[in-house]
Amino acid sequence: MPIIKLPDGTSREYDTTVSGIEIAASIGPSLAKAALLVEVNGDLCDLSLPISEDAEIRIITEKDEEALEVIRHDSAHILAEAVKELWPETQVTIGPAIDNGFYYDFARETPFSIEDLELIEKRMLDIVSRNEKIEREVWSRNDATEFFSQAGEHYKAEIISGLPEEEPITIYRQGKFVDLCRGPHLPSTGRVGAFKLLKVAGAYWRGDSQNEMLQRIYGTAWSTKKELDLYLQRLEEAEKRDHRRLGRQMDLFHFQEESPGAVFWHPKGWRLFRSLVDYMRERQELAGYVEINTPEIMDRSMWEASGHWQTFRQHMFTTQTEDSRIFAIKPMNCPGGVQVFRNNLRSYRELPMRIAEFGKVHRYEPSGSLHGLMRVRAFTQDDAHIFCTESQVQDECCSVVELILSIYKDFGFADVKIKFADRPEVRIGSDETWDKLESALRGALDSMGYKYEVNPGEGAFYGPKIEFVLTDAIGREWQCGTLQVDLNLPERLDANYIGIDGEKHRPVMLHRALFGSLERFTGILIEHYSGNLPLWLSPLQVVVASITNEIDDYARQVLDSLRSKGLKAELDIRNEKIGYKIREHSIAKVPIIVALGAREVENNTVAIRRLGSKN
RNA sequence: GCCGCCGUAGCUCAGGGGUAGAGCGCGCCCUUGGUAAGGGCGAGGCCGUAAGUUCAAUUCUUACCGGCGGCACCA
Repeated sequence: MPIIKLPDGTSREYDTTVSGIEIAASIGPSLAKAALLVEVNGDLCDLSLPISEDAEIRIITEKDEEALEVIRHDSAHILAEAVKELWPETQVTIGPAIDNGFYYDFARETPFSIEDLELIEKRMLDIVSRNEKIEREVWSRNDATEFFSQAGEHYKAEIISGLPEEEPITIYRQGKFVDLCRGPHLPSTGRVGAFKLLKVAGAYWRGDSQNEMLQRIYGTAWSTKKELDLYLQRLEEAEKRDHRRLGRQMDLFHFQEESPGAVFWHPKGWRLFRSLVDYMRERQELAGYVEINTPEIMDRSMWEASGHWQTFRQHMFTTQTEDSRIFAIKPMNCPGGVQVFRNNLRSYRELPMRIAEFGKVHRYEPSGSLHGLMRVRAFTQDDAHIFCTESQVQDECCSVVELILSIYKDFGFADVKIKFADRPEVRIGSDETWDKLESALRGALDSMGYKYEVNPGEGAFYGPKIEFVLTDAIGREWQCGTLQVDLNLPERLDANYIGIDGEKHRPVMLHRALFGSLERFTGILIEHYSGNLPLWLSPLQVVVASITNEIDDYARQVLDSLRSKGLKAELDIRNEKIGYKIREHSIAKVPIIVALGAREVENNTVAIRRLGSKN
């Protein structure tokens, strides 16, 4: 006799075991019609699941957020069913819901083509209109293994063997399609909303590059067609703010195949880049940093001493001279920084010593990972190494965190996630030292009252780290800043200072970068602002555009006066109509256009037009 | 690095076994026009690179290079 409590606080008693759909029906026919799932004591379940004991339930309809994930998951199942109908020899593997949609990974010899996608999508619509019942069954482990092995679904069989003993093996059946799945699912295939298949891609089985590659099909799914269309529209918008496209339109930079992953900065792009450096230089000086510069190329022995040769070799560019000496082009700035520190005998009085370097590093990144400015092989870090005593670690970390957050705010990033990564399994240093460093790092965050996520075991082998992830205007996350505590390098490269006791001591070394890579940060800024950079960052702030050539001299005067005020201004006295000039400079995202005609000359004024305005 | 797709003018792209086309941009001329494209004429291409098939390859095949979308990597 279950007593069912509903969200509005009322309870209903049922004579026998009752299912979600029956409860919904007993409340009202329209609810029964709209019901997709039921939440029982906080767990999302199938509507058909029998409830035999007292429970708090909630009927989930298309309006509830929870429904969307299930709609996406069901879309994945329908995708798999369609593929199995079209190509029965294809093996199914896994197919989860993801942000905005779903995917399903298939094992088959020939990859899917774009044309296949259309075919599959048609078949999926077919399955939806068949409105097949989706039924849950619990099987024994043996039966399930047997069934999937017999069916040639070896991946499914492998998944079952990996499930914990106590976990029930649930099977979902829709039409002739039978899939191993935890669920829950909608009552039938007709209940999914609007979906669209988007792309095919390769993906490794279980996400491991050692494993075979599967064929993944991505799709997006929504409760309604309207939401789907909105999403597709959003994708188009996102494409418009792609920094690679805007980089061309704004004439900021280009790439070419002789140097994959390396930027050719154009004058305006380089001006933007320099603005970032100038800004950072100013902030760092105020924060008590000194700036150095160290060689791009150093002898192999340096990298052997630092440990990079052993652990980072595959990412390093090297060069060999006529006399057969091997040099490496630096992939990191830290060994150079340590050399500057240890070039003098240091006193504890000099600590903390904050040494910054805008160092250009080269890393041989995998070809498939290159992506515009976001992932390059040659980039400039706003790097710094802080040498300090163990007791200074926490204060120094606090200052770095404060500096980072304050700087991000200046660039319009208020939403910053902080992640804390502690000791990994493979590490150096004693547990006592790790305790000290971790508590110093966490203490810094705690003392400042910042919330942070913990990534257990994700720290560097030489010390714990903090990562700063910022969210851009369209909600994407970017890891930029990082703060790492290091005991390894000072040891390996023999950095030390003389303590108050007159003895040599090992300093702690903090590695930190705020923008991370200046190239990447530039890319993020371009996309965040959709190219409409704030005035202070804009590499070209004002264009002085003449309406007729008769006033060219006046335009020159205005230009000179703007430039003398420190504004980045250019002149456009080409023989073109003003509308044409406005259009061209608007596409190039120039924030201010000053239009000059006879009227302005007469009154000794200017007509100002802000980017995007009507007039 | 792995899977798939792509590589034709500065850009965006069409074409297709008989050595190439559009729009924009660029140059010259006309036009001096008041807030997102005024008009005319013209110049621009070893069809990514190399091999193979063929009487003939930009077109078909293969390899390589590069790009794009994912995966893996990075952080």
